Amino acid sequence: MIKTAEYDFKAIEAHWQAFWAEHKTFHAEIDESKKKYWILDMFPYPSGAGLHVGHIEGYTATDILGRYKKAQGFNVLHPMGWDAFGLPAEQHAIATGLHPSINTKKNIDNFRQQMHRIGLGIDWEREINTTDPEYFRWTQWIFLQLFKHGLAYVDQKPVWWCPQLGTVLANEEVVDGKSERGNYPVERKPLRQWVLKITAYGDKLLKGIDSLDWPEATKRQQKQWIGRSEGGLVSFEVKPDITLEVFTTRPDTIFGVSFIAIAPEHGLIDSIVSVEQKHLVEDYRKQVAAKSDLERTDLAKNKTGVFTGSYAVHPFTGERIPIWISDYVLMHHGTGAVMGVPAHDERDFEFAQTYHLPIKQVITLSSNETLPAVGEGVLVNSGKFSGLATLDARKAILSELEHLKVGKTTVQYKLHDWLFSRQRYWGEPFPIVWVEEKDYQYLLACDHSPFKEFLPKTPIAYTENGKSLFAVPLTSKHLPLTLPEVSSYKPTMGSTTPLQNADSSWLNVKMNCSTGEILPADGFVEEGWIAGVRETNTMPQWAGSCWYYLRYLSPHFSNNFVDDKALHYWETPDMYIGGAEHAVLHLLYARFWHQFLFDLGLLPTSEPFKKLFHPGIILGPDGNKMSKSLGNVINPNSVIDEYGADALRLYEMFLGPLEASKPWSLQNVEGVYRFLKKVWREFVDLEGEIAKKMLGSCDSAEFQRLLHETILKVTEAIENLRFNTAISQLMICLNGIQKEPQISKNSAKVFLQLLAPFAPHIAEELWERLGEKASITEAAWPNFDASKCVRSQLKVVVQVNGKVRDEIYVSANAEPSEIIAAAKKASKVVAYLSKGTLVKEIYVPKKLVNFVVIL
RNA sequence: GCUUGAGUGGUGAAAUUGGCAAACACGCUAGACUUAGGAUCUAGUGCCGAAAGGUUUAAGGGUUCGAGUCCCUUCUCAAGCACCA
Repeated sequence: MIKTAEYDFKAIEAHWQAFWAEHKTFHAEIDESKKKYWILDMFPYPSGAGLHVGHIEGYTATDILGRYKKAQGFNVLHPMGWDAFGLPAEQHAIATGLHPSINTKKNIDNFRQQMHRIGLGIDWEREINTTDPEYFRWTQWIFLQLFKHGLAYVDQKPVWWCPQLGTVLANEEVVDGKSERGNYPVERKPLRQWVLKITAYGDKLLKGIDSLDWPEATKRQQKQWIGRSEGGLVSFEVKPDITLEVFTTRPDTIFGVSFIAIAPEHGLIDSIVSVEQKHLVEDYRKQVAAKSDLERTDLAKNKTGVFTGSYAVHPFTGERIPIWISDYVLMHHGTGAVMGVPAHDERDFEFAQTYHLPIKQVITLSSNETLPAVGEGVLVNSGKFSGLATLDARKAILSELEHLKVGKTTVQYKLHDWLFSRQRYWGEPFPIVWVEEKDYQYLLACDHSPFKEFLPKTPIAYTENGKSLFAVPLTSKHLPLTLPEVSSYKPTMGSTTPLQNADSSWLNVKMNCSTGEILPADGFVEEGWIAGVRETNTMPQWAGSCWYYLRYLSPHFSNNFVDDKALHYWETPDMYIGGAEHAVLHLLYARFWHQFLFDLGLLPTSEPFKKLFHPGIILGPDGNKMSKSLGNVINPNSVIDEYGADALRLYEMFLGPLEASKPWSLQNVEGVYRFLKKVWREFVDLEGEIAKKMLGSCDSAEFQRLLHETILKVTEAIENLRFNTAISQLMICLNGIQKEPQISKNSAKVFLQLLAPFAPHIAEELWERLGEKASITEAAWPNFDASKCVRSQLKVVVQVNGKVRDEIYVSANAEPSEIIAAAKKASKVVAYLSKGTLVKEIYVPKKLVNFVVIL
């Protein structure tokens, strides 16, 4: 207790924050006697800027929910951790030469301290950190499981390379073909990359979405991202030994094909282009290659293309169909070739118009429709398929094509495999060593080698300078594979990853196939040992966040990534709150890993996040997104200093609906601060003692009704995450308290309990001053008693022709006929009734009477 | 361009299944208490009108006894997707 008559929020808040920490108030253990409630926040990246107002919005929301559920008797788990790998720490390291872990630790300490200062009820015993080797050993372990099961492979993929900066950049760091930092040109450079086969889970990821209690927009976004489309592959013969395969979702339009278009990168171009067209084709391909992705995908531009000089044969009509090259066809979708049906596809239509290609209508048009007609209809000019409805025709034509062995029903996904490696220092090292083929063969021949623990059925290999290298996975005993010290965190011009700057004793190793021992290579490899080079890419930041929620369940468990006992009790989060910007990144990746671990039998559920909620973005006071360049970033620390943490929490929750994006406006902090001061004044007298007013033995009936209405409304509002309306109801209740000469101590307690999730510090303080020994967090949530809310007198509104004209007060148990009779006598209504003819009476129980009168 | 949301006072916003629009706050106006007020309290505050009253949820239309809420058209804003064959 703080001995003061003033609302000294600084002293009060510091006191109760220390109390909660000391008593481990929010520490959760498995307790089979209680129902569990696991609340998950998207854990933050601990940036140097510290906690921003958006973090506080989400974390306050989960804190309110957690404190409320605890009062409801749930065993609440509300953990927190740090998604601490990432680029800013690395850039800081490059600039200062200090190891990124130093700055990371500093930032984490700051974040933790700030969370402490806003009074979050977090179980700090379970804090995790993705950069902690004891954490990322399991990230590496899960990667090895993926590797073992054939879901991790290597591929040559183009990445953004900036010669001036000497580094590879992420897509987000490239703006209009220039580096975001320094504005230097960047180029596409193919590099060997690790890729996770997320497409193998395309169907499962898609199907699982329907079972999720997520915002519809987010579900839609994931579905769209996965982009499943059913259709068929159709082979067109070009030459006796060459066929061109196209993918189409509209096989029913096949009689309308008037050209075939293939992507400029298509592999068959060289073998089909005619001698006369060769020059034009080459020029076109060069032109396209020089275009940026932005220019190529600009929808506003006209379609361009060039004829190859070759023709394909229509599988049904035998017609010769010209083959064109055009950059509106994308190599990475389907087969990189499409059948052009101008009459029934907008893009093909545009292309055909530009190059004067025939437009053959093969589907009837609905009235007032013009070409291109992309809707459904009935087939015409389609040989024996004419007369079929398009939906039926799709099946019929595909099965005929299959019968002719020139087609196949198939499913395409927009989803691509996940590029999983980064040319960075500050990430999880891959637990992989590359060896030559003969050494790999040697390992395979070695019985019971520990290195076979994660060895895949099909070897993962790539070829460099004519030499094939094979991936050998480390064993679980070698984990964690920690980051080596490097002389520089910056990649040199010659190499592409900072880890290539590591000492040779880390980079070059020899492995004992039978014992599993790994030592620095010394140039001399004895019998039983094989030599190799470590993988020098690191994993992307998403890796650690793919499974972090599971680690909270048993953060110090060393035998497995999660303790089955804890998993059995806590299962998956009951509520996940975090930003919508992760709709298709983190939320998709994490589902992939979770489903994979589920398929291995390691998890009891197939989906990680049953219920998801996105808080809206808090904008700057000018209505723009907060950003350094606009200078509209709000520092929450100054608000805490001036008004206190309770005021900041209330303010952010009172700002508007949680899911809405809303501008910050400091003026309104005054409103909630006044509310808190008013609470204080009602409870504490001028001498600093508890106000006599709050210690009565009974309440007025009117106040009892208000109090129970408040219990109901606050409870429902919290359940529905509508904290702004909960707070307004608390304000109404306080205004009611203010008008009462005295209220019962019990009611005073109830009010504090309802306030406690929102403004926990002041609630604890006043609770203690009321004479309570235990923390308010131990008190059971107040019960709503509907009988306290019944009124003996009801107000009924009287309308004439839908307009309110009067109101009457009637006994709560009056009959409808009595009420209607009373309504007819209402002074303002009489005039209308006498002027016209009453044709209808409507009575809405306990609410209103409406008379329909013809005047 | 497509998809999905959303548009309510000077401001942030409330409003069960269609049933008193603007709760709760901010701001503003007047008053009280004060040496003082950026403290506190009281009253008022959508718009027009002196009042009676009329009128009001982006605009227009419709359904209904009754529409912020349902349907149609248009406009504006936001988010996502963006040649995915």
